[in-house]
This record gives sequence, structure tokens and C-alpha cells, in this order.
Amino acid sequence: MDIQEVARRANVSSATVSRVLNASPKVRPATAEHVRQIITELNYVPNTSARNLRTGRSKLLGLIVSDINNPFFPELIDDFEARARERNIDVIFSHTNYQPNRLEQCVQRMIDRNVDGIAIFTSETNREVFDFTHRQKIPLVLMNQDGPRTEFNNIFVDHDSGATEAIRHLHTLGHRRIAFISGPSGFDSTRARHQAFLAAMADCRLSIRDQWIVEGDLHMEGGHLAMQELLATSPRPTAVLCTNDLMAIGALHAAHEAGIVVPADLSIIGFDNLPVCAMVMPPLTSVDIPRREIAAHAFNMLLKAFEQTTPVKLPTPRIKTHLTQRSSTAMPPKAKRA
Amino acid sequence: MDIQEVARRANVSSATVSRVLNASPKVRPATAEHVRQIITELNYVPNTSARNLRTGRSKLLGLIVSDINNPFFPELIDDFEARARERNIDVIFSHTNYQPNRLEQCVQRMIDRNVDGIAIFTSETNREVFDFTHRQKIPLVLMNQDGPRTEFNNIFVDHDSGATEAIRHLHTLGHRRIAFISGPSGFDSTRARHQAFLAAMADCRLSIRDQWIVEGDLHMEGGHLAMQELLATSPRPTAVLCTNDLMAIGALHAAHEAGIVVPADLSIIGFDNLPVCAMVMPPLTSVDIPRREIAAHAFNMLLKAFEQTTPVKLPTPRIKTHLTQRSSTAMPPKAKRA
DNA sequence: CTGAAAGCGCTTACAG
DNA sequence: CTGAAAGCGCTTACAG
Repeated sequence: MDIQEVARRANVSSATVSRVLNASPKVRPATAEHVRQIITELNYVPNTSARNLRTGRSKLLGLIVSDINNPFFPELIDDFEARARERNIDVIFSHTNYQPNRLEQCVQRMIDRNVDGIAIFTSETNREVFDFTHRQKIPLVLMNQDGPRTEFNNIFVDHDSGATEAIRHLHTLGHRRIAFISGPSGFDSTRARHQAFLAAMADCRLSIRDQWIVEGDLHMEGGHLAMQELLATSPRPTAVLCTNDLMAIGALHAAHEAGIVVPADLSIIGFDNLPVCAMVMPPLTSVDIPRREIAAHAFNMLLKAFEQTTPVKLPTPRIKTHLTQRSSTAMPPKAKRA
Repeated sequence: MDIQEVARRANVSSATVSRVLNASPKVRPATAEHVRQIITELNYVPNTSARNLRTGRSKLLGLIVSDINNPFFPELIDDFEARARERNIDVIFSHTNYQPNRLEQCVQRMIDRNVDGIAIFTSETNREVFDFTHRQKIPLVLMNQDGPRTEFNNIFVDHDSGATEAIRHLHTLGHRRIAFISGPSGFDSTRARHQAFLAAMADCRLSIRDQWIVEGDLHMEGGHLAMQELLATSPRPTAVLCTNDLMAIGALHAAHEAGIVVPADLSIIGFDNLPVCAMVMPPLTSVDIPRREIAAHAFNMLLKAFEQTTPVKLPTPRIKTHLTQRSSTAMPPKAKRA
């Protein structure tokens, strides 16, 4: 069943069928209607490969994330894919498992498939690959890759706004001794959140103690260990901001094991606002990263970039983050006594 | 940069280049080596669409799940995709959001892309779509779709083994009053787990009380409400098996709110063994569904089905489920007193 | 072992 | 508004 067969049955040329298929306005409405009917009757579906070969477009977008098992990503993938589907675009999806060299393979495979654009949401960076893709004139969108001066299309997620809201929230509750569980310094996003914490503390004129800044591995384990360290300090902090939710949950467990009640004895705030925040006890207050908004920007930018005949750098959207309050924060014990 | 260009530079015909590309043994090794060198030099990548158009294969597999936001799926997707990547196959991924009619669109889109096979992991069923795909002679693999008599390739996940282990575990601890939070009866998997519970109880010669079987909505809310109902019964159950982990977590919260300590006062067991089981307090004992094993079977079956010239029904793998013990189960209060 | 040539199923500039 | 024809970039049966 090919376009010739449809043409024969409809008593037109394959060119006309093709025009109907592509909703060309140059076809007489009656002819178009007739052809459409035959198409339905025959249950004809155009061959995508032939189409792509002819047009040079694939109606395929690539989406690369660090780790599909990280609950940060599903919502983002979901939204991106839903938008693509609306426009009859398919998505090829891959993940790097945080390995910069796997990014290269992922991108190469997508280029082989002749994708119309690639969105890369990885915490690791591989500048050579970005450059390579850019030179191939394949539309590219990145997230939080070294600021506004980059030549690549970029989406900027502002961690400062969320961190500021978090620290102000604690400050308003009466907290003065606030600790931070940082992540490994190798990742851009981790560094950005650390900076955001420092800025937010300064904003509230709160002093920072070195011993209250402990590094974790971004997993529950790391948060657990970091919290144990913090609990051994004297005086103890009355509140802790964590670089991500998984570490905040690890911290929650460590506090519980030490007989410390959250939030009565200690307030904890996470970062990411993963679905699991609502599942732990107490439900975790966390800085939300608007994943669906990010996905929407990425998709629209890719589409726009693809429509340009000459590649241009699109304006960088700046996305604010905000605190989502749940039940892991309260007044510090001291303030209660007072 | 196309195959002709490579042929010209290598002083051979495009047929020879093509043979080298496809590792045909009919090329003189020296020629092949020379051509390979030129290919590398020119950074040539064959056009996938042209290839697909010629060969009629796409090296593309479809993967459809109910809900990417459900933490059950990421591991499964991960494993499936990793296997595909090993063989240079790409995966087009989609999800139905539990709507049977969206399954039709998903499948149609994949057929349009000329996929070499489709794996469908949805809790909802759409027999017409399965039939349609089957008639198109596109290899298909389903999960737990009405038993061994189906004409479709199927993977059978045995909920009985896990449920039996769960009930025996509780029985051994001394529990006799065991409740069940069921799911909506519309889903095959939900019904299967309900049956598995009943069979496991019979296996341990434990009696079942109607009031100790409460239906939930598969989400935290439903588990929460169901547990509140169970706590209002008299006598109360000392242990609860839940149809899935999300409801088990809802139940955990409800117990906590009622001042009931898990596991000292009440044991809770979930189903699915999601990553979140390790994050809640106390960590949740749960029946594990071996997702990676399922993904492996699905992928291999699709590959095998595709290699057959005439469609055959492959043998149905039977996958056992097992209990993963954590900290939400203990001896019942009565047994302790004794 | 190698090449010339046909053809996979479309789209589109061109001619009418 | 419509059609004939070329061509997108490959692969493969056929001939040598």
C-alpha cells in the first residue's frame, strides 16, 4: 500500500495525493475530499522513511537526561513528550548515567537518526559535544550551562530565588543557626545552589559557620552522614538546607535515629520538590524546580530554532524557583521556650 | 556527504562502500580496510532514512507504558533502552496515562515510524489495538494479558509467589489477623494481586474477614482512607498487605496520625518494591517485581519475533516475585505479650 | 570479489 | 488546479 496505489484508486496522480497529505492549499477542495476518502478507505499511512529521505526532516527530537531513575526527570520528559505529540513529532530519548562520554554516543545516535533538534538536561557537561552538535547546525538547547554568555541556546534556572525564600522562611520562624548540606563541587547545579545559599544567608544578615557546611554525595547516604556530622557540632544548627531532596531525606532519617524530632527540634528543607517529598514523614518542605516550565521552554526553543534558516541564539529564559512549604519546618526550640 | 562521495574518494563503487558498511564478507579485506579508512577520514555517517526505506526495517522499537511518573517504570525503561543501545537500536517511547484509547494513538504513531516491534506495559488493556497491531504483523509483547491462552506474545508476572512469601512471613511472625487493601477491580494486575492474597491466606489456613478487605485507588490517598477504615474495625487486624507501595505509604501515614506505631503495633507490607520504600520511615517491606528481568525478556522476545519470517507465538516467560524485607513488619503486639 | 542499475516511497520544481 | 518526472541516499539481485 503506497501512494501510487492510492493515486490509482482515486484517479489522480501521486503528486496530488501527496499534496492532499500535506494539506497543500493548491488542491481543488472536491479533489482533496475525494482523495481523503480513498485514503481512509484504504487505511493508507505514508511511509515515514521515504518522507524523511525526501524532505531532509525527521520530525524527531532528541531528549537526553542524566538519569531516568532520578525522580527529577519523569515529569520533565512527560511534558516534553506531550508537547511533541501534539505536533506529531516523536521523541527519541536517552540518558547518560552522569557520564560525560556517554553524552557523545547519545548525541551521535540522534544525529544518525537525523533529529530536528536535541535538548540536553544533564548535570554533567561536555563542551566538545555541544560544539560538535552546534557545528552540525543541529538545534540544541541546554540547561544552566555557564551563564548567559554561552553561544548555545540555554535555559537558566534561578536557584537564588528559591534559596532566598527558604532562608527567609527559616529566618522568619526565628532560626539563626542554619546549616547547609552541599553536593560534590563538580556539578554546575550543585555549585549554583551552594552560592545561592550563601547569598540568601547574606541577604538575611545571618552568619555562616564553616562547620555547618558539610558536603554530601547527593544520595540518601550522603545526607545521612552529613547530618550526623552536623548533629555532632556545638552549638547545633536549628535548621538545615540541603542541596537536594534525597539528601534531605537521608538527613531526616539520621535525625530520627538520633532521637531528634523534625520539625520540633530541627527544621529541614530540601531542593527539587520531588514527588517523594509528600511521602516521607514529616512531609518535606522543599524548593520547587518548575520542571514542566523548563520542558515547555526547551521544546518551544527547539521548534523555533529549527524554523530559522540561519542559526541564531535565542534569548535565554530565566526560570524562578520557589519554596513549597510542607511540615518539616517549624520554629526553633529556643524560640518556643522564649 | 553521501555514499557516492565516499565511493568516489575510495575509487570504488557505492555498492562496495555499502557492503563495507554492512560488514559483508564478500569484500576483499584490503578493499574493505581502505574504504573504512576513507569513511573515517570523511566522517561519513549513512543516512538512516534512506537505509530504512531500502531495507524496510527501522532498527526502532516502540515502548509504551501507562505512566512515566509512576516510579515503577523508570528502571524498566532504563533496562530496555540499555539493551537496545547495545545493538544500535533506538527506542521510541510513549505513555498512555492509563487511558485505553490513547494506546491506539501511541501504537499508530509507532507503526507510522515503521518500528520493528512494540512492547506494551500498561495496566489497561485494549484488545482491538493488540489485534490490529498483530494483523499488521508487527511483533508485539505484552505483560500479564489474560493468561497463557492469548495469541499475543506475553510475559507472565507471578504475583502469587510474592504474596505467599508476604503472608508466610507475617504468619511466621505470629500474625493471624491480616487485612488487605485492594485496588480498583478494573485492572488485571489489581485483580491478580487480590487473588494472590486470597490464595496465600488459604495456603496458611488463615481466615479472611470481609471487613478487613478494603478497596483503595492505588494512590496514597486511597491507602490512607482504607487504613482509616481498617483501624475502625474490631478486632483490628495486626498486619496489612497492600496492592501497591503508594497505598502502603498512605496507610503508614494514616497509622502514624492515629498514634499507631509501625511495626510495633501494626505490620504493613507493600507491593512493587519502589525505590521510595527505602525512603519512608520505617522503611517499607514490599513484594518486589523484577522490572529489569521483565525488560530483558520483552526486549529479547521482540528481537526474536522480528527475526522470524513467519510470526510465531513465543513461549511465555513466567517471572516469580519475592518479598523484600525492610522494617515495617514485626511480631504482632499480642504475640509479644505472650 | 566488484560494479551498473533498479528501485524503496515519497515530495516538489516545473510545465501546462 | 494537476501531472510527469527527477531525485532524496541507500541496498541488493544480477552479471561478470
